[in-house]
Amino acid sequence: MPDKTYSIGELCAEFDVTPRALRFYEQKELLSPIRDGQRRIFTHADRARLILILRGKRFGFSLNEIKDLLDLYHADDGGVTQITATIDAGHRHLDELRAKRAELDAAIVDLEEHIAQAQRILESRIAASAAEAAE
Amino acid sequence: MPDKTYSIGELCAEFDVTPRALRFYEQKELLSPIRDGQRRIFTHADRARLILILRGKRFGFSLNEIKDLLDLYHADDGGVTQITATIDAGHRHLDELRAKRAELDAAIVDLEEHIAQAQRILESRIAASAAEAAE
DNA sequence: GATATGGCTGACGTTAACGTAAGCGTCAAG
DNA sequence: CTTGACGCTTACGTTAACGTCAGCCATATC
Repeated sequence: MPDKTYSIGELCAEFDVTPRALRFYEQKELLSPIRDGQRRIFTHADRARLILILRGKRFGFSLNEIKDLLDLYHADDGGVTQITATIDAGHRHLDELRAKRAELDAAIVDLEEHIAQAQRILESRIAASAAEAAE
Repeated sequence: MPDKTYSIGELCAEFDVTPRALRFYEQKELLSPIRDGQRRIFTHADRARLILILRGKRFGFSLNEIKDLLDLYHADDGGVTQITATIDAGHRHLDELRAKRAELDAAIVDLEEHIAQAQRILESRIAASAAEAAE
């Protein structure tokens, strides 16, 4: 079933978000589910966009920034200049992500070193306690 | 000069933040500069903490979360149980950072693929235009 | 001694990203 | 047929993270 659709409740359960959040994303034009009367029907494409939205949020992007990024993910139609611009924007965002990864790596190394040092301090403390107990 | 200090203005200029932000961080106990009368004097330690704060922000952590992390970076005193707890918390945060890196890698691959596909589409468009012009 | 520079303390304003509550429709189950 | 479960809209409330403004030192400079 390649054309499965989702109710708002299904998506909420799957990704642990509230209906309010999804409606909010729609209002901000990050999602555009079709309608069955009043009810929202989310397609596969909507689901994919939601995944990107949540991923973006986890990396500290604002919804406005994410909106721009989303356009970058579906603007494969349009003319040559349009596509070229999309590719350029894609490269810029890619650079940003790579820079973020570099900084993340640095943060991880930092923390590892700090833990290692705390470990050493801990061991010397334990040794001191043992010596004291041996008196 | 290992004991250089900084005025609020200096730190603001260096890290492109406003005085208001630094005072806000102090109020939330993320920074604790000493005083010269009314004026704040930031030490090297404060500067280091600020770097961690800004780094945390770039990765989408809230100031409250960052506050906990900061404690993790200076709690090398205290008793054995205290240090052990700090090390545990450090490992938990480390896991979190590593998971974030994995997701970031995935996001980068995703985007690379998308750009590559857009590139292919672009080339086929260009080929089509060339064929049209050759009629 | 006026003024410019840099910093200070309240205190109210603002923006983003939802939360929450009120009131209503609808369809299936009891 | 009414009672849930699910969804809808409208609209006001809330929290985080500052922005902005008013009014007030202190010091250095003209």
